[in-house]
Amino acid sequence: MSNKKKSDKGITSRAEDYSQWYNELVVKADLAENSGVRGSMVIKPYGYAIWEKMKEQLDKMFKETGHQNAYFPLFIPKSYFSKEASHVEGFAKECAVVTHYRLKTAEDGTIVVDETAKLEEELIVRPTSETIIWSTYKKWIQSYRDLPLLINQWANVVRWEMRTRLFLRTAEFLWQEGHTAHATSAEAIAETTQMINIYAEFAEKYMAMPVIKGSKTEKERFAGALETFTIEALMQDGKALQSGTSHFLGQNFAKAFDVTFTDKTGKQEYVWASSWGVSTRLMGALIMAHSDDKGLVLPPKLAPIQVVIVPIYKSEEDLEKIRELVNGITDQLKEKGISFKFDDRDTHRPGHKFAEYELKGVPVRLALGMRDIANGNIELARRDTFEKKIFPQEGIADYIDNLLKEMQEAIFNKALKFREEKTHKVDTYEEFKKVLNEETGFILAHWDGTSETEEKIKNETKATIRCIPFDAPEEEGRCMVTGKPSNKRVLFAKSY
RNA sequence: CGGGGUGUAGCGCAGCCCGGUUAGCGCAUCUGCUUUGGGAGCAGAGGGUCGCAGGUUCGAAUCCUGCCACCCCGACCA
Repeated sequence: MSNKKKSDKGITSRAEDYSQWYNELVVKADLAENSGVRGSMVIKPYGYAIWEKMKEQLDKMFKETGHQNAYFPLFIPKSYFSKEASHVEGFAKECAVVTHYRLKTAEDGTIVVDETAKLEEELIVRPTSETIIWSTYKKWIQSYRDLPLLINQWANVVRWEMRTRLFLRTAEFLWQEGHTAHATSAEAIAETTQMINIYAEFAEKYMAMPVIKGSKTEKERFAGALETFTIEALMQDGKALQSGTSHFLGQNFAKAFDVTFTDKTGKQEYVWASSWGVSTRLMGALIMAHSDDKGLVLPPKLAPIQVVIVPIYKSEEDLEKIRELVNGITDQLKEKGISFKFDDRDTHRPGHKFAEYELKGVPVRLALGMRDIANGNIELARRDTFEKKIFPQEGIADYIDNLLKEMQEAIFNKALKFREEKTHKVDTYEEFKKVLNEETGFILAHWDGTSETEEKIKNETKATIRCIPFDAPEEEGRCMVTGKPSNKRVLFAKSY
């Protein structure tokens, strides 16, 4: 009976069913919902507000490192798409294709495709924009003076995935994709490295989510890349989530699209390239990294509302007195650049509002009633720890300002502690399997460096090599499967 | 694409096996009164092409045939 009541008002607990917990949380916290189109979601205002905060910060970081935004078309002619062989192979199986450009009304009154309006050449809805961008860059780049070319675009892309999940994998998703061109290999690699560092900084400082930076193995590399760098985060169910990637493309795309430049010595050379991206999948990462059975837990830096104020009153006169006091407090919050909401709706009672803002992950909640007014106090509750305290109204804005910073750190530290507890070093394959089944999480183990072994491990355990961490210490060891020598440990996990 | 399942009010479901009043229930919505320091109570009201198209029948949400859509589990993926 109590369970039934719980499912009406609250959400399924993580222990009960992690995946259901996630789905219910996304819907009930008003972040997104499924649409009438398979695998495509509607991002609701509250969810979009979080995405906008992420976007705003990332955009700032890109611009600070010399990048500019531009916009390239949604449709890509099929012919462009087939120039870089390994790239096509990677995406061909999941492309939406436009074949006609007109509809008509059939005799029975239904709307049908007008077969006479067939396109000469089919258009591909972009699954990523390398091809259309590189065919444009060919026109933009002639001399070393045109380099480096540092461009980013914010866009939507479509990948016809078999199985989809809100934010984590949708058929259409929002992202940014950076595409840069350089005169030398070293510069392109430096760019690729710089961008993965920016992603890591964003993840850790803004999303409060610790990540491990590293290189992908050949098997897990982006289609058409020579090197893929990644940031990997650990979710609360012990699975890894690839949260951002940066690719060194070598001269593959330059050669495929014939993009050359004249260098200082007058020689014709192909340019060197990088591409990098993060998507609305970061929303999924943010949700799964911190949230609890009561709902969302948002790091203050990304919370659309940082402080909510709930009045507790019996009469209009009471509410007026509260409102006056609240105005004084919100003026101070405004000065400090803290976002807030005064929820004076008369249609819901305080308890309802408390639960609602916990579900939505608002970091700080203030409650103010006649009792507090009489004593010059205010009640403050923090979302991450549920700690509730009574404070004097005097100086509350300063206190909140510090508290938000403290919470940002506390949320990161909690996630970091969790990751450390869930990271295991193992030396034998038996131990590896045991940890995967009983503990889950990240596993650091020796690997012989071959795709065969990697494949075998994946088939037998479903775990993959998430990355070869940049900071992995040199260490003599033997591959846990084949016993061949290895000089560092790589990071394994089951992943999303 | 293989295996399983579901389509009935805005949402979640019952009814179907065994055909028969006016198709129910919970949540939500609307109105009124009382409430307001942890998801309010009572009273009343509105809301349906029963996924679509055929068929069987005096009669179909229920039986039959075909189609469509969606969900879950696998192989692929940010």
